[in-house]
Amino acid sequence: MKSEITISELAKLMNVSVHQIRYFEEKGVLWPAYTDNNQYRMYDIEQVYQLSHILLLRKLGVSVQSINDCMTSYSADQYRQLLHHSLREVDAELLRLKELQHFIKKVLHEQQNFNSQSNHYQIKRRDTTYFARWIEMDSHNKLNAKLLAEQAKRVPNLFESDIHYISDGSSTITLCLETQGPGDFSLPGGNYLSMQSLIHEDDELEQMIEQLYDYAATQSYTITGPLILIERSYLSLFSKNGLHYELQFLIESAAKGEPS
DNA sequence: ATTCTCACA
DNA sequence: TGTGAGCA
Repeated sequence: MKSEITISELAKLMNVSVHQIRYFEEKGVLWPAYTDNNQYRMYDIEQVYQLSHILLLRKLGVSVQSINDCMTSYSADQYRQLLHHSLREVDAELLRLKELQHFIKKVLHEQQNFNSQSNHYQIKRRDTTYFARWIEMDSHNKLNAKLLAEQAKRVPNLFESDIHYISDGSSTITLCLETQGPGDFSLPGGNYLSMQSLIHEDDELEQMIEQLYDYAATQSYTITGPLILIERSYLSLFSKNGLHYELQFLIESAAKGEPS
């Protein structure tokens, strides 16, 4: 009985395709022990070891061409370096996935939050938050693609963030993105009157703002900060023809009878 | 069942 | 860097 195996047996043994084994041969990294009279490639235990090494190096991101060099000339130390490099890549990928996981959780949470609280007025407690200035815009201008394209370098994955439109009453609106540490400026912590809703037409937004001011008046809230409009465009996944906005401003409650 | 080649992502 | 189809 022969000790060698055919290409399909080797393929099954190593969980790869027959094609792939021949491809490795074409690239000069794995040769059969010998070729049988019928032109069939025959492989022995030595090729099994070799193939497992090749597959490991492929997993580490080494190209088939480089595998040639590796297996013929690499020192133990060079392999250590290679492994270290590969480890860093895996760490980076892991970080990428963690961030994606975090984003998915955030979207789920925000969507839940929106369903339960849309079109209700609320008081929200906010800690001090920091922002980076992104675009300065005139209040009657609309955000357009050109404007975005000119600024695109400054922010990756644009519509996965909460975009804050901050209006201090003057004619310019500042578009901002929240930052973790101190950025261009900050909003003070405190109680914010808040309302969120789904907007289909531009004028609905104006109405929404008016409604919130009216409500604040009836409740005798004193507005002490700028108007903050938060756009969560990723939530439009759930309701195709609208944009999700939250409106906020800092209030002092006159009803609580604070001195002066 | 295996080989080769070619087109295709 | 492979895969799938068609052929001998």
